[in-house]
Amino acid sequence: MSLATDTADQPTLYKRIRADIEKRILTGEWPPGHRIPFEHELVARYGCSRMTVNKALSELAQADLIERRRRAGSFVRRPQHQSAVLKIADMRAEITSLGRSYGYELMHRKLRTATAADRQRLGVKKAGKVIAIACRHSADSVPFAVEDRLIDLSSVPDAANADFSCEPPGSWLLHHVPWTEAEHTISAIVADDRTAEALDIAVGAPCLVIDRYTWRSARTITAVRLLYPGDSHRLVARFKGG
Amino acid sequence: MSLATDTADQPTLYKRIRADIEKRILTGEWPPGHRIPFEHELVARYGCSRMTVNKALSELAQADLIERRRRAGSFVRRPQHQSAVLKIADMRAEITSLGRSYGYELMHRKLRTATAADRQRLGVKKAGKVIAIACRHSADSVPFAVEDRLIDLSSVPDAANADFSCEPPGSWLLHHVPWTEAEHTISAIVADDRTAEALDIAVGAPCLVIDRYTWRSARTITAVRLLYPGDSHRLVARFKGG
DNA sequence: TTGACTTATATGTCTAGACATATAATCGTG
DNA sequence: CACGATTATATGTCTAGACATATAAGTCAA
Repeated sequence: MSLATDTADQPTLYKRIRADIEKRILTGEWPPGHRIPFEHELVARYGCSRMTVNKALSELAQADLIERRRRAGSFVRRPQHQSAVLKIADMRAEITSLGRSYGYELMHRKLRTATAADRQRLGVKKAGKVIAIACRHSADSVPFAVEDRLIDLSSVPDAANADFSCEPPGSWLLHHVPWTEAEHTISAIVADDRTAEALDIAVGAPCLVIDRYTWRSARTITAVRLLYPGDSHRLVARFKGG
Repeated sequence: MSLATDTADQPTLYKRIRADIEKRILTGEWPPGHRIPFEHELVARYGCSRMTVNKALSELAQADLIERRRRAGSFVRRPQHQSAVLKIADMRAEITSLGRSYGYELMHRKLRTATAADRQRLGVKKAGKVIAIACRHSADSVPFAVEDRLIDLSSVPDAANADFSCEPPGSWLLHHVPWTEAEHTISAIVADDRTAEALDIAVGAPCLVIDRYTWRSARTITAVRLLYPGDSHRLVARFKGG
C-alpha cells in the first residue's frame, strides 16, 4: 500500500492542521462537545505561528464543524440535520444548461371559470377565473417533460394577456410574479396512453411526477404537474449541508 | 430612526469588506463573471493591510460566492437559481412523524475492498475498504423503502464497528458524521422481480428512486439508493422563496 | 447563598512585511 | 503562424508581533 503517507506531500500547513482535526472529528475520536486543543497548544504542536492555526480553526468554524467561544475554547459541533436544496430552474435553463437545444410547444390553453376540481387543486373557495395550460418541453427535439398547469387569474390577472404560445408559462411566471412559498410533491407513476403518447414512450414505462404549488402570501398563484420520462430524466439537487 | 447607521458601529473591517462585496453581488451590481477589485486595490480603498482583505475574500470564496484564480483575479460565481429545501430526515423520523410504527431489517452487510464498481459509485480512485449494506424500512409492518448503501471506510473508519443490525446506517451516519455537501438524483423506474419482492408490490409497478451522495469537503462519505413504491409514497418539499 | 466586581485567558482582529506558486501575457524562434 | 520559453503579477501561505474583547472563573461583600 502506498497510501497513508500522511506527513509527506501535505499541501500547506494550515490545510494539514485543518485536515488533522477534521479527521479526528469524523472518526469520532473527538465527539461532539469535545474541546479542541487551544490555539497556543496547536502552535506548540505544529511549530507555527498563531495565525496559521487560527486560519485552520476559522475555516472549520465557517464550515460549522466546530464552534469557537471566547475564553472557553473551540468545541466539536453536533452533526447537522439533513436538508437538501433542490434546484429547479425554469425548464429552458434546465435544458440549455445540459447543452441541449430547448423546444417548447403549447398544446392547450383555456381560460375558464374555475370548476370544482380546479378550486380543489388550487385550494381556493371562490369560483374565479383560471387558465388551464398543457404544454410540452423538449430537448434536441425529443420530449423532455409535459406540463399540466393551472393559473389563478385572481392572483395573477396579467396572465390573461400573456402569450403562452411562445413563452412557457413557467418562465413567464418566474419573471413576472414573485412567490413566497412553494411545495413540491414527488412521486412516480407508470405512463398511461395519453402520457405515453405525449412523451413518446411506451405505455407502462416509468414516469417521474413533480407537483408544484406556488403561493404568494397565502394566495395561490399556480399549480403545476410535470411528467418526466423516469428512465431518462434525472432531477439533480446539489446542496451544501449545515 | 436610530438604525441605518451604516458607517458607524461596523463590527470589524474585514466583515465590512466582505459585506460590501456580498451586497454588490447579491444586488446584481457585480454580475456573475465580473472581476472584483484586486486585493491591492481593496487595500488602497479601505486603507488596511493585505491580510485583512485577503480574509474577507477567502471567506467569500469558501462560501462559493466568488472564485479566486491566481494571476487572474477574483470573480463572481454563478448564483443558485430557484431552489427548494427538501427535507429528508432519517427514515425513522420520517415514518414516525406520519404516526406509523417504524420497522427496520438488515438484509445484507458486507465489508470488502472496494471493487471497480464501488470505486466508480463512490467517485474515489484508491481501492480502500467499503461496507455494502442492503436493508428495508417498513411502516406499520408494510415495506416502505429498500435501501442499498455503500460507505467509504477511509472517510468513516468508525463505521466498521457500528452495529447495523439494529440501527439503520442512515441514522448512524446522521448522528456520527457531519457532511458539507450532498447530491440527490431523483428518478423513476418500474419494479423488477427482486425490487417487487422486497417492497411487496407488483412487478412493473412504479418506483420512486432517490440516489444520494454525501461528501465532507470533497471526500465521499456514502452513496445510497432508496427505492420507494411510487404510487404510495410522496416526497414533500415545502420551502420559502424570494 | 447570592449577587456584584475583578481578573485571567482564549479567541478576534490587524499589521507590515516575506517568499512561494500558478498562470496570463509577452517575447522569441522555427 | 504555431509553439515553447520567459516574465510579470495576483493570489496563497506564513511570521512575529500587537491590542481588543468576550467571558469563565475567582473574589468578596451583603
